[in-house]
Amino acid sequence: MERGGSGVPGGRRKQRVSMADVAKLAGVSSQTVSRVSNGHPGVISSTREQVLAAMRELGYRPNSAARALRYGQFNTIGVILFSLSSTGNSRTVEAIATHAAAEGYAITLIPIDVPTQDNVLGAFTRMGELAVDAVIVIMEIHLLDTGTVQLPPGVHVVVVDSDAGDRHSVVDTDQADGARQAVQHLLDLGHRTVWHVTGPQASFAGQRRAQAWRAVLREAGRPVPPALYGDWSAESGYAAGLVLAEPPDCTAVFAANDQMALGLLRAFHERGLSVPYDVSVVGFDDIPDAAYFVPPLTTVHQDFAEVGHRCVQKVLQQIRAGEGGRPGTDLVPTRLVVRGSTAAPRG
Amino acid sequence: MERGGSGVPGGRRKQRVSMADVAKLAGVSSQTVSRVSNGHPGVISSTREQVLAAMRELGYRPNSAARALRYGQFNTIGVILFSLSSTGNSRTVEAIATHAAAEGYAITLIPIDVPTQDNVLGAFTRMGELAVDAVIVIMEIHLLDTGTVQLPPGVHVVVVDSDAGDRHSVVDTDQADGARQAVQHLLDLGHRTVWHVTGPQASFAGQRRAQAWRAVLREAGRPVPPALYGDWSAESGYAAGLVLAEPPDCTAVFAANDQMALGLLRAFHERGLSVPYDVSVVGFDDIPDAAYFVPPLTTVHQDFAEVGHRCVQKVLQQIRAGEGGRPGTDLVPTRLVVRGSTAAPRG
DNA sequence: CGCCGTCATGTTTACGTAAACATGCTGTCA
DNA sequence: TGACAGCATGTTTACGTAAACATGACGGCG
Repeated sequence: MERGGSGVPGGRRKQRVSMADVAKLAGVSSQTVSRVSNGHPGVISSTREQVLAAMRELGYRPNSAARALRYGQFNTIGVILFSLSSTGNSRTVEAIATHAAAEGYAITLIPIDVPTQDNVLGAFTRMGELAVDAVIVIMEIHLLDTGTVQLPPGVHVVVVDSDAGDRHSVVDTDQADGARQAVQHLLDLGHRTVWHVTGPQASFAGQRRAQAWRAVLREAGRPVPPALYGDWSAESGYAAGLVLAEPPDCTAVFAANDQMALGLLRAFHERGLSVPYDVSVVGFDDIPDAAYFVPPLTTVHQDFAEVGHRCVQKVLQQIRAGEGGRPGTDLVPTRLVVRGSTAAPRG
Repeated sequence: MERGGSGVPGGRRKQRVSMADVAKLAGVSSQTVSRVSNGHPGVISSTREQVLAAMRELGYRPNSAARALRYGQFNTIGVILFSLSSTGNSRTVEAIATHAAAEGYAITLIPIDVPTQDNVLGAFTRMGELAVDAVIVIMEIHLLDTGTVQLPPGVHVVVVDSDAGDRHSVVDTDQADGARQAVQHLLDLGHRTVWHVTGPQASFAGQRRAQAWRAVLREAGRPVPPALYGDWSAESGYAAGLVLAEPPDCTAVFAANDQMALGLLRAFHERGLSVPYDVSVVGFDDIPDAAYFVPPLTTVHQDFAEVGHRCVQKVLQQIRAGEGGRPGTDLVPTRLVVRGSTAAPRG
């Protein structure tokens, strides 16, 4: 009854239980409460018990704003991203959150719903005011370069999915190597060449996969068919599939992600083309469902958990060293997972 | 050169730029800086310009810990969840983050990697110390009831995916109605009865879908086949599909989510059963890929964005009213999306 | 012409915590 | 036995911000 602060209309926001309250009840100074609260030595056990009892009775919980103010840090890492919808992003964020929690850090999410210059700029501006010790940016970094948008100076930062390794500390999966493995696998099976359904043109991940695809074909002296442009969605993969199902005969396709590969599978199925006997399909990501597509999808596995883990490691390193991140790119290996959607061409 | 604080080894963490620094440079008091910073009236424009210039020169950014301490709130909402891997959770979190950002609130993620009592307890304990004004819990709430685990008193909270509506403020999709629509659709097509692949037994969402399935069959006077137990994964759906492909003849299956439905599709395909002509399949969730399964999946659409939106609304309402949430359940409608995986039974 | 209201700006204080320093008591050793 | 080390605990202070209150100058009106 006495803690009716919340209901007072028009009144100031009533304080929650503070150290002083606990101290008064326990009959000690607030500094002793602080010592008990932080497990410092030098408090005799009888006193400690009194304090703990008082804490329990009042339901004391430390005020982290005051702590943060005192210590000059928040034990929080900010994560800026466009979307949680993609498998990759949500898995990466999950890994970041888990590893950060293990180190005593919380995660603050700063979503950017529409990737306009203004919104990105706004996010970074807010970022500076936000209660975070460091930032992990999961996005196409080139958006940062095209305008006045830039990371606030003096903020520890790690970037995912970008080629900004010359200016920032970057963690990414080895997209190029994964794409190479995918295309090489198809060539090794005996396909004359390999078609490609790309990701969005603004995406660096998509760009790198397409570059590697082109490079492998060139190195092998194979003809390079025109790329089909997708946007990561199954729908765009389906549309590409309808095109590829027509002559000139395509026997192998490398899709820049698994969802577009799914769209391809449906389009080929509708057109009466058998995968893998008429056309081989390789995806990218290895989403959990890929093994249960019809047929099970050969794809490039990305270890998002590891990406998240390394992001946290790097960012904590920066915080602890008190220095900005060394520019450079940290690549997590990718590997091809061969399933039922690829085979030697007919004939 | 003079701001070399970060590099001093062993030294105290150097302060960043504070209001006092800006005030000194601008030749005003820190209170005037505060007024400019917060856009208060009563600062003559020439003074304001001076202050703004000083802010720019020093790269001043407000310290949110001090702000939070002053105001007694953090403008942050905590989100406790088990996993971001499921479509539903990641979409809900994304919507929460977006709507919260629009209201000036940030989102702090508190993941629980393994749902043991200890970990849940730990999360809630940390919660109390965390810099949040309210909490949204996305998880199977019954884990909270089985032991000593409970939400810290005095914390504003909204729960998702739970039947705790008698004690907490709950937002959820209308699982029961969605399941009813799915089963009724299959009966309307002329199927004699409908089989069901469940979610994990610990899941309330799964339980409610199964209950509704049973209820519709009973009301229609149809035989209720034994449930097949799944765990949301495509793999478990595949295993169930292999069982269902054997006699006694099953002509219609309702899977408790789309991934398990995907597993069913593959199992039936492998066994030479045609979907929908031999067997009809309905899923639940309406993940973006579902429209591109082979065949396109009939499924129950859940509006996760709306769930996230309402969570934020409710939680802000609690914060602003300064009161605990009214217990009660807020249901977001679900709707059946009919695609190609359902048809009338043969014969 | 003088009083007072208005307005821009400065000063004081409190938010909750914890480091640094101060106090006072106990026991030990020269 | 007296000075001092060691230890439990208390007091002071600072972290950065902003509300509340104080100050002082200027102008309008009786």
